[in-house]
Amino acid sequence: MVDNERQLDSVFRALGDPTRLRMIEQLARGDQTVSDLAAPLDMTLAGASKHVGVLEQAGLLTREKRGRERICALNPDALLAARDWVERYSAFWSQRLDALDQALKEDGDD
Amino acid sequence: MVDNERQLDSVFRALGDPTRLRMIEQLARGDQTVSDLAAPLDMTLAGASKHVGVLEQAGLLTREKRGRERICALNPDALLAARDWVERYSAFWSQRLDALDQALKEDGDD
DNA sequence: TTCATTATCAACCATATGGTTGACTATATC
DNA sequence: GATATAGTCAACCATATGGTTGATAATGAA
Repeated sequence: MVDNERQLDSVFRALGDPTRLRMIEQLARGDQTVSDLAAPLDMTLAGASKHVGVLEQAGLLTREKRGRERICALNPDALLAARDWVERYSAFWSQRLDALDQALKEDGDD
Repeated sequence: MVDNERQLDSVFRALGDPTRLRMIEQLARGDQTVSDLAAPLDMTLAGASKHVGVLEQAGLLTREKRGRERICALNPDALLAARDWVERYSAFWSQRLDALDQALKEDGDD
């Protein structure tokens, strides 16, 4: 839990590429081989494999061997960590509106 | 709404750096000048200013002139867009569990 | 065995990124 | 006016990143 912060930026960096974003979206529809993930992309298989490696490194997916294929599956943990962070800091807005509200009330009492 | 996808990876890329992640966290505690944001960092002001530029470009903050300072404020829109995406794809896990549940039930009826 | 398919790896290339320094603008203060 | 402060900009540098090609390994199919 403590080093959540440390891995967070690698998760965001992994998501910070349109190709990899597409891969995650495709994986949400079910497990895929590396070739499956590469198919819709205008890119060599080796290139796609490197992207899969980045996502795996960031903990966003797992890759396991089955015959001569590698089955990729989303790993929810990393995505959940990202969700928690974004959740917390996107909530700041309503928090600050609440604070403003409070301030106005107290100002009204003045 | 349509080009949400297109800007999403620039938001994630902007968040994919520990320095900028810290800046966002600091901004959640209130508006800050560029110098404020730079202060805790082991970096020149110019360097910090570039990071602020990246965050601004991604739509994560706004920068406006006040005297000789620039006041930085979080812009919730980009963060909310990121939240929506992460929300949707981190929900995949429970969705798939539901699907599995459904499949098992239907298999039982077989 | 032989050939095809799936995937990785290493080497390489062009460009992007994170950082610096130095010059500059604009505002504030003396 | 002179000087200090806040910030940006341009140029530069080292490294990271996204992509390629070619070789290789491992499995599947003939």
